Amino acid sequence: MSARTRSLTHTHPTEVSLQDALDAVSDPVRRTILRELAGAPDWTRACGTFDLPVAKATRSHHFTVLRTAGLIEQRDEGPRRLNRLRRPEFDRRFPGLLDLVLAEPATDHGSSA
Amino acid sequence: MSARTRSLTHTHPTEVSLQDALDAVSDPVRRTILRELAGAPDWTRACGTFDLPVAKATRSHHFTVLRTAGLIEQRDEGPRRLNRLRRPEFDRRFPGLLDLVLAEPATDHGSSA
DNA sequence: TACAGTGTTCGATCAGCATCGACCATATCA
DNA sequence: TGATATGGTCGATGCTGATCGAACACTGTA
Repeated sequence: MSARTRSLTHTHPTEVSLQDALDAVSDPVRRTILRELAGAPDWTRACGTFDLPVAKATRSHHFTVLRTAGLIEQRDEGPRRLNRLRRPEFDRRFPGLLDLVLAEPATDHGSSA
Repeated sequence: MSARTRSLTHTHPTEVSLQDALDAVSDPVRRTILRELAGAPDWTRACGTFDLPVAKATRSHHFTVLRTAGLIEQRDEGPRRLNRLRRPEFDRRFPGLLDLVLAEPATDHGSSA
């Protein structure tokens, strides 16, 4: 474990309040992250590989929120930070919530015109 | 139907976006309204009968948000505005979401010093 | 008509959060 | 060591939404 990974503070879904879960999931950018993450195998997506309409600092902020809300797990692999969706744990804590998010049609951050 | 009821703009859950649903449900005061409403028969609770830690104007605002988000239905009965939780319709549109809200332990607006 | 009860509307305030640029830290490689 | 890439941290900003008091509107009743 690297020095950076060591400082990562994770929260298990069982310790997350409904308020925090809803707050985390209420942001459209964060829902986009969750959907992209659900479409790839665990530990295959680094933070920078997501198609998001926000700056780097904002992106970093959103990942912190998701991690604190028990929605994702993060691990450092070299200079990159890999992610994993905590699907089963979160589903046990808040049944149906993640399903609603993942069922939502993806928002288009239009590259055309 | 009274003049006041006539001006009530309702939204059916099928026309509500996930964003609007989550925004509506993210507020603790609104979740308290939903829980109290679930514990009583339809059309038996007027807006003023809810135990909420906010002023009258704020209360009115929250009911409007809930109505617009397809979570409640309202009807005027004399000077009072009665409410009904749109449980089955909303459940069909967002399965599990309302269950999470109603399962949440009630918050205590403490009357005991 | 007058009054009381219920609820809305208006205008203002305040706090929290998303957002950003700039800078810093770490890891990898030449 | 230097260069590059990834990502976090800091401080500031702007916007949205919750909140409130005051005034207004409607209903029912005396």
